[in-house]
Amino acid sequence: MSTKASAVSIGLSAAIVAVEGEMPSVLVVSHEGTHDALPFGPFDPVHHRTLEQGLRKWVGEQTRFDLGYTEQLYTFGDLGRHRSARTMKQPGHDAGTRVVSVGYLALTRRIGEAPGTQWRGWYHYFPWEDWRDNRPAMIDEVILPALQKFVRDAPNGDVAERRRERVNICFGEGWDEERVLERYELLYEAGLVEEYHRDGGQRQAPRGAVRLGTPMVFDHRRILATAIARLRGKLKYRPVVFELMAPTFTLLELQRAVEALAGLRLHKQNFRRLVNEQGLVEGTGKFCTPARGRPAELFRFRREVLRERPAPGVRLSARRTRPG
Amino acid sequence: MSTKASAVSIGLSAAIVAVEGEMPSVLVVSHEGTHDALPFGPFDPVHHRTLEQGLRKWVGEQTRFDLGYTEQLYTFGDLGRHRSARTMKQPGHDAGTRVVSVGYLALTRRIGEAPGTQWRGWYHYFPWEDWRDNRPAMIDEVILPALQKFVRDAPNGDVAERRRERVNICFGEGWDEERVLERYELLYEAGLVEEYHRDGGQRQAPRGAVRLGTPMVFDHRRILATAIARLRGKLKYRPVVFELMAPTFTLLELQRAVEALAGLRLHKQNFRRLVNEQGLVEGTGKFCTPARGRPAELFRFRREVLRERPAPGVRLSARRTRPG
DNA sequence: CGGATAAATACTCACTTCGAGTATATATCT
DNA sequence: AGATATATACTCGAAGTGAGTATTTATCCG
Repeated sequence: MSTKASAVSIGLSAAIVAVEGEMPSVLVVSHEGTHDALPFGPFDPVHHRTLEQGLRKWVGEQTRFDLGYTEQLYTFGDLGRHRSARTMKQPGHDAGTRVVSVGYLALTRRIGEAPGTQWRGWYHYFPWEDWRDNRPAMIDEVILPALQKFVRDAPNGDVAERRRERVNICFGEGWDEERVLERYELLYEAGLVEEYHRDGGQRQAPRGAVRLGTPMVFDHRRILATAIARLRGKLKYRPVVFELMAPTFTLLELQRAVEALAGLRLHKQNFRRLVNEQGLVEGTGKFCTPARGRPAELFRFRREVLRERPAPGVRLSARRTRPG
Repeated sequence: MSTKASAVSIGLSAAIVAVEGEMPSVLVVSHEGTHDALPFGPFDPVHHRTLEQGLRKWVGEQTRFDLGYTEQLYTFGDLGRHRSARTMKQPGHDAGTRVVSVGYLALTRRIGEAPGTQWRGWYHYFPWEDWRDNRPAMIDEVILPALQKFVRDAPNGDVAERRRERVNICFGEGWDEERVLERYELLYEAGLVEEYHRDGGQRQAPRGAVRLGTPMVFDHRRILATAIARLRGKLKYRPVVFELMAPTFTLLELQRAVEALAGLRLHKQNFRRLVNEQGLVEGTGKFCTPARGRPAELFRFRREVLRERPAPGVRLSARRTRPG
């Protein structure tokens, strides 16, 4: 029982999400000569009373952002998944110290960039997650063939069977938009994202290797995958979209935001019915002046619903057919 | 940016849950002269590759348990919520080190006790959470009056209003069985659980103070509250109950297990319909021999549903009226 | 000005799910 | 044999959901 607690340090990272138009974006810190990173920093047990407070402080310093809604996602401590392509100086983290990282999701509607940070559409990192136009072609053209090879390369039939099942759940019949993390982890294990090779100690992925999406530093893409998964789930049972909307908005704007986050197209009429009947919004009597069609009424979020009990979200009734 | 990462250590705790008959239980370690604790230990960055692996190792040593289903719950790092009534020796944690604890939920059907551990019904710690017989009398007799005082004692009207709202959401009209953590936190802040006074540095709660439920060491009751909340939520959309059931069971046994966990009574006929139509179980053709009425068929979990895609759970259609 | 076009908004309809209950079957106990 | 207890089957109405059609109100373009 004499386990001397060796050097551990706690990293706090935040996936700060906003929606601009139809693009869900995440705030990234671009360090010179290395990949994108989420805003992060070490937890300082002397100055921070809680983990979340530590996070807010760090983020405030790095991005001049005041976080609004935040939510803890997950704590990762895997050995070997916290390396960088080049040695990246992480303030307060000595080399050799084991880093355990606590990921957070934050939602904001403020769209400003501090120096050194930038908003980037999250589908850069997960291009296979955007099904708004269509099932992304890369799934059939690149991902499934590569995963089938992954299944074939299994050391034995048992492993192959389990791999086949995972492939089927992640990319097979019936798309579950919430399984973002599961899909990323599968692609990671199959060696289809750059982080896999980097964590394995190679400077560069093998020639001709599939490298899906834009990589990130450390395990930040994993954290982002967790964030997207959580947000897509939460949309349905809590009114969180409104954290991302301007004070007033048209119902189509609201729908576009939900679609952007969920990566799906929704049935317009049913979406309106839902949002109305659940009392999530109320009309302002004002109207927008669109370029083309009939002006849409501007709505606002009914804050009271937060007080009413179960506090529903927007159920996503996806559209299976073409617009009608 | 020269934040020297000071001493942090990571504690891993597990709420290991089983159901015996109609009692949901949690495995606790009883230390002499102090309160119950969840099995826990420090994360050792040298020997543990992942957090979960560290947990399994610790739990194995302390309880001789092989964890099956496990799930990470939350990471708490609040200053001052990691004290004990008496100074409790925590292996590997030097006094003065800041402890960040990562809580886990584990489900098991094995009912054996290692020396120094014991199964204890979780409603000992949360007596207000068991609504199976009735709305617990203590809510109206003790909790609400005390919380109303908490509202009255607010420093100003704004705080009072927010407190009133929380009280209403937690204990007001319409019981949401998932808000276990929210309720515990409210009771904590209102000073109605012993941990509040202990964390405040008092050896003993003031004379005549309300002390609801059985206290636990450190923040373990908070972790347990998180575990119950998560499990109650997950029941509804993932087939997790079956992790707690024997290989075969009657539908009533299954229902009793769900009721025990959810703290609610369910409508029997609808429960059967649901579980059947969702294909969660299949009959074995064998029957049990009850003391009283007609023998019930023994069912088994259809493991295939884990492979079928969305993998549903048991929706809880509560019974609002008396049995019929 | 007047039809094409685009979007907002309203309404319909069949189908499923869900809560609540009645009805019937098969045991044991006395 | 009847009381009692439990299992299991079936019914019915209310609400929710998916998919569409219909109508209204704007602009654009000739």
